[in-house]
Amino acid sequence: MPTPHYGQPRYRVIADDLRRRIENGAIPPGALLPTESVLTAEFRASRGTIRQAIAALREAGLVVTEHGRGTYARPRPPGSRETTAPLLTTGQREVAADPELAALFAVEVGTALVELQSIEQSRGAVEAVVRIYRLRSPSQ
Amino acid sequence: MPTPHYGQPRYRVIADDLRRRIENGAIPPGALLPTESVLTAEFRASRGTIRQAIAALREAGLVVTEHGRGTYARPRPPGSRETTAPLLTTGQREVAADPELAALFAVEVGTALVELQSIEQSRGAVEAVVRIYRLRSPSQ
DNA sequence: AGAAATTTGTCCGTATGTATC
DNA sequence: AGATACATACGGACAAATTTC
Repeated sequence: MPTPHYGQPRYRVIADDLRRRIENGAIPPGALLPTESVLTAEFRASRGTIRQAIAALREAGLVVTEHGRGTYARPRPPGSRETTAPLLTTGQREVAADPELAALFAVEVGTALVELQSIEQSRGAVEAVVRIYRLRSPSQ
Repeated sequence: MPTPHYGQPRYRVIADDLRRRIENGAIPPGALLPTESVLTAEFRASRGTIRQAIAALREAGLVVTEHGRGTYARPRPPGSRETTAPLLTTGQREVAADPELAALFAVEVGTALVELQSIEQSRGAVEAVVRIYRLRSPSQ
């Protein structure tokens, strides 16, 4: 189903959607917008179209994009050290078992465990961080 | 040589090639794939095309990529949780935010967080330990 | 401990071919 | 035919995480 642009052009519909999110706080000031590739998936639009939408927002002064970094919702003056909560789900890593984990898994303290971390978000804020620990693959 | 994609797109040809290497063991499980720059040289394709190929493998669950590290051949299906075993809540307590949690919640290191811990059991053995962290009071 | 090199992540700009309205 | 959108591909640049020296 490509290219039904009866009323408005696609890029304008997308730009309006994003503008709404910024104005109602779904994307708080200073926060990073989803990346172009994420928006591409979400809107099922090509990168060129996404870029056209973001360019419209930029021209309207609603966002600022930094080369190599991303696009921010109406940036704030310098001095606000607000760490942009990493959109990166740190995924999986190895950690050493603390005493409690070691007891639960019945292994020695320091044994390598796999930690999977995920983040529960709501309205751009991190609501909860979930960490799941497992023994390393028994099948290898 | 820009953009002759008559038959298959290049990124898919490259993805298929890499998938074959993984499936026939040329790239064993857990091993690092060649770096993007190496693949760029090998396939004489641009980095974007290489990344597109790797993204296809990632979406297929064949590889996992870590920032600054590299791309691994299926080290462990990360997102797939069978969730057959029920979780037993084993406790709730307050902990101080470590640097990573502090960054995620946008609070200072040491801020009190609530930690809920539960375990997933199967035939008496602990399969996984789940720790959920939340802010003690609503931040707004 | 700190600097440099590696490697992936993201963005920019551009170009070409294809398909649809 | 023209405008819009999509898919693919290239090259260059800065950012950030990791590793190495």
